[in-house]
Amino acid sequence: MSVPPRPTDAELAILRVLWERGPSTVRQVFEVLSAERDLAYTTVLKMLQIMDEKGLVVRDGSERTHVFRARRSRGDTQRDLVGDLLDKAFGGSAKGLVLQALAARRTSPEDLAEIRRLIEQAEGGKP
Amino acid sequence: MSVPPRPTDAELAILRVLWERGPSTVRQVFEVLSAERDLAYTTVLKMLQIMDEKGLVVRDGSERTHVFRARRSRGDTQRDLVGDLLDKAFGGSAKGLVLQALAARRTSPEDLAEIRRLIEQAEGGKP
DNA sequence: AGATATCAACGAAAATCTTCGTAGACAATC
DNA sequence: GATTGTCTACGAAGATTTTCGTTGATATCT
Repeated sequence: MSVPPRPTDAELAILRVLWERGPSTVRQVFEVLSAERDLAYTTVLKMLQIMDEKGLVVRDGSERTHVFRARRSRGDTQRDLVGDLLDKAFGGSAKGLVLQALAARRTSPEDLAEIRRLIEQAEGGKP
Repeated sequence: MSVPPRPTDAELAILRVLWERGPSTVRQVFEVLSAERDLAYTTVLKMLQIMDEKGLVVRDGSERTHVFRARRSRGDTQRDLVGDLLDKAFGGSAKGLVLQALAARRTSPEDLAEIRRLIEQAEGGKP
């Protein structure tokens, strides 16, 4: 289980909470998610059990109330997800994906400038 | 059914064939996909029937051998998928997604330059 | 015409994903 | 110590996705 599987949509919602809050209990995750949509405490619990088996989260069971944390960083997971989408829908072309990303959301001039700087840096990086 | 649902992974594989080949029969799609992985003819057929019900493809049944085509363009679908990923894993930040896209695949200098040109064009567009 | 091949339709199995109710362990409170 | 509350574990239902075998219709070949 060196590399865990790609998280599903519901799993991603839980990982989002763990990334933002840091290591959390079932109840803490439940509090955040139940504020957004309607779901039961045991749903989050079961989800975290499954994610533990899959290796998506790490469980600290030293206390009675277990604490879970994301096994992979948000950045690493994002990279996997993008790579997956790149293969499945863009024929591996990062150019196409960037184009559609800019088309999907109106990006602020500040962000555009920052993205441009990133690209320039990648270009001049180490050829 | 103005806007069809987001295609699943298997559906996306079929759409990829339809986008590349243009309108195709079940057998033509099957030929392409069975070269990549092991699957049965009727799997593709059933898939296309479901995708027809979902509105992902359009069926021409005027001949005995039906012809299917993608209902939405590759670009439109790509935009939806990217928008979806943007919301679910990037908090809507196109900047983060672009960064990870470049990290996920080594992008050629030519493509980098082209992406930079696209950004510059978006920046200088209409301020 | 009869045998063979190709096709769409259908049902259903297998796999995966998502959800929650119930039960038992343990802690806190009265 | 009995009641009440919180926790994990478990099982299972419901939904969705993915797969394929079987059937009957239609075309093609000999």
